[in-house]
Amino acid sequence: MSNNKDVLGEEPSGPLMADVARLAGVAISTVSRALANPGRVNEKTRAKIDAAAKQLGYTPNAMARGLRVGKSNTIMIILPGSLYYGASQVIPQVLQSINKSLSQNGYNLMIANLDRDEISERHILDLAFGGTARGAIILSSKLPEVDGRSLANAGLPIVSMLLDMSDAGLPSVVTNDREAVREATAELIRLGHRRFLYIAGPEGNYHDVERYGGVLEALDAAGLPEEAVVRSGGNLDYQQGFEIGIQAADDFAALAVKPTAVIATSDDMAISFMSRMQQGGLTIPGDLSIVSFDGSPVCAFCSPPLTTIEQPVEHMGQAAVALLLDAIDRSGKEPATRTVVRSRLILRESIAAPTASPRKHTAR
Amino acid sequence: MSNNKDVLGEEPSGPLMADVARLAGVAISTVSRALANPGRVNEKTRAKIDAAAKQLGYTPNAMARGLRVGKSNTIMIILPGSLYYGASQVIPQVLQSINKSLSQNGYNLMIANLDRDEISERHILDLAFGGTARGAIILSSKLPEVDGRSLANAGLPIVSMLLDMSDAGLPSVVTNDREAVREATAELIRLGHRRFLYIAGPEGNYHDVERYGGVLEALDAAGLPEEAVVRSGGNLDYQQGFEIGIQAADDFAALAVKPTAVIATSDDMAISFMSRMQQGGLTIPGDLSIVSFDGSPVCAFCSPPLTTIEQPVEHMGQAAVALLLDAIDRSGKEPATRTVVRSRLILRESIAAPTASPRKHTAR
DNA sequence: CAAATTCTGGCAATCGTTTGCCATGGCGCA
DNA sequence: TGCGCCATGGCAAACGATTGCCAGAATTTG
Repeated sequence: MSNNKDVLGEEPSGPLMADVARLAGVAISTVSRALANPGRVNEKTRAKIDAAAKQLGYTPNAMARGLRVGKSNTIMIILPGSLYYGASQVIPQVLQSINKSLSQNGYNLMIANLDRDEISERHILDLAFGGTARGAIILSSKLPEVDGRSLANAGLPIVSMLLDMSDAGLPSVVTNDREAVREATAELIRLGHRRFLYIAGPEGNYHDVERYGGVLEALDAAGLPEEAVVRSGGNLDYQQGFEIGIQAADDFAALAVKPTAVIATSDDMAISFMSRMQQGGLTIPGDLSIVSFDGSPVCAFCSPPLTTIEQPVEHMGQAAVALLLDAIDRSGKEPATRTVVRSRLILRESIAAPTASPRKHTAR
Repeated sequence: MSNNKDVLGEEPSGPLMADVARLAGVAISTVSRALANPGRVNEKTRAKIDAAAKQLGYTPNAMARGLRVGKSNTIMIILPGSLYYGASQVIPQVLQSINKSLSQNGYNLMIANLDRDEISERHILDLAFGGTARGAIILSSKLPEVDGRSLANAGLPIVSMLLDMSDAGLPSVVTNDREAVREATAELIRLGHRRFLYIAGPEGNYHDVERYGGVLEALDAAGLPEEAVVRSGGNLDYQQGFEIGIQAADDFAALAVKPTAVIATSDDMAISFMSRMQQGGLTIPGDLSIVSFDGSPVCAFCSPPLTTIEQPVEHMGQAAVALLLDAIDRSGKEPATRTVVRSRLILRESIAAPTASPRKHTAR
């Protein structure tokens, strides 16, 4: 009698395990075992139970199970609000990929936006300490922390993605930004470019440090001085990529001696920058070569199609889930690992040899 | 003694309500009432309890509460996999907006991808029937249904978004697609255009029916025959917008008498189509005007900047959440409502009067 | 054929919170 | 000062599943 209270608007709440047991003519505990651990129950009994469950349309109550076993099967992904915008599909792809991997392993994905207010931090901490979340994937450099509670002490496995936080003790999944930018820059140098404009993300941001570092390494390897590259931007978030590109266009216009190649650290920046340059009469790649970052699908359809560094988001999502589930399974404190997923330079028509200064032999 | 079992690797599981009660010197039930329903408890006692809770870093266990009260505070959003791609930020914006509204009301957001396989349908049904989800926002035209369980019978409030499913009994939040397209088309007619190419989404899709309907209405209102518009596409999903645009470019090339204006039903289509047209030597908007759909931020930085119909996603998300919470609160069966959020035509330089056939007086 | 061993199924406690019901204490009013 | 009522706090029973422990059944071996 699961619904002996259907007198008034009481929620019917569906069939219970007890109903299945009664219909199958066995004890509740047998049903539980048959459903969770089929090996420990007679095959014929199990079949009978399965049939009864299907007939009743029985679905186990997740909260009751969770309460009893002391675990949930919900993973939360912590996304800073600043990630949403522009032309790249990184966030949707991350979500899609992570959710797919989690589903296959019987987990659910919960979204937790981390804004700059205490409310959202508290919300996330409640999820963590209240037993709702079993683990977290975080795309922010800041761990929520308020009133003495910190996500770091919640006892949850946490994996960082996009940002390397292995120093802070978090297993991290990142791309080889530095190397990718180094190679892209080297390619520009090989084409004959000697003066560069670098359009930066927020100053001090992990990605920006890595990417700019890659540029400098390439210059160094080619024997070019650090002064060969001019920085623009640094004051705005990646979220405002289009703005950054526009400001960079102004910066470019103000330069006495013009660079012949541009390295933009997001596709948004490249797109708005290129738009302004073309409005100003410049030809891409004739007058100016452009390389950018993110691998947004739309880059293939810009005029000219943009050379960009692809983020292998799908792989990253899978890797992050693998790391997290691993940490959940054997919850012994293992050392923080860093998984590097290789990004790929997609060569398109936005780069070419500079025309003004014809190709020279590489310096020494 | 919440942690009398800390002998081995047993999870500490944090302070319990009993610990708070002991520290505050009151009964457990008092703590519960103080936290949930502050009015029913002496102010001094409440303060003492609050202090004790804060001191211990107490967080109520969500699953225990959920089990007891028979409700969760998780809402799931059902996203067809086909929504992820292209240049538009509709999905991330929807998620951001919905999550924000839900958070403010004490709810959490869970992602549920609905692919074309039984696994994902079953997953969603388990969430619904297993008591994990309290309500659902669905962006798919198909309600998950398998083994006799259907989302429609799960007893959950459901709200449809983007698609009008009020016929199926679901409160729906949609934009005034038809009207918006009608106005955009009327604007093109006003500029002097008389022959149109319409680039379609999947045949029979709600959006496509509405949008094409809008075109026909505008033609009719201007006394133009239905033959004034040529359809392209219809066989691919919106997900493959770029592909559709490319095919449309081929279709355009094959036309004996060329349209002077193009109505694309997504920005992706417009972008790839325009790219091909320009490669073929056409000038936009000189030879061809283009209007598209979605209001992707990147449209502002295309060459030329694209005229597009903005989707007021933020408002839609808020409206969907409002509808859903309303349905949860007074769970009496109210009639399915349809909330229409107005979209806005963003005029940019991709449209102009046709040059080949100079502006004529409107027919009749 | 008897005894030992393995396997299957049932009982009941438990997870942490909420809440109906009752007892008690305080306060006001006459 | 005494009586009655209201507000406050405590007890214990749920919510729906899992699981350790034990009894009984089934199977095999000597």
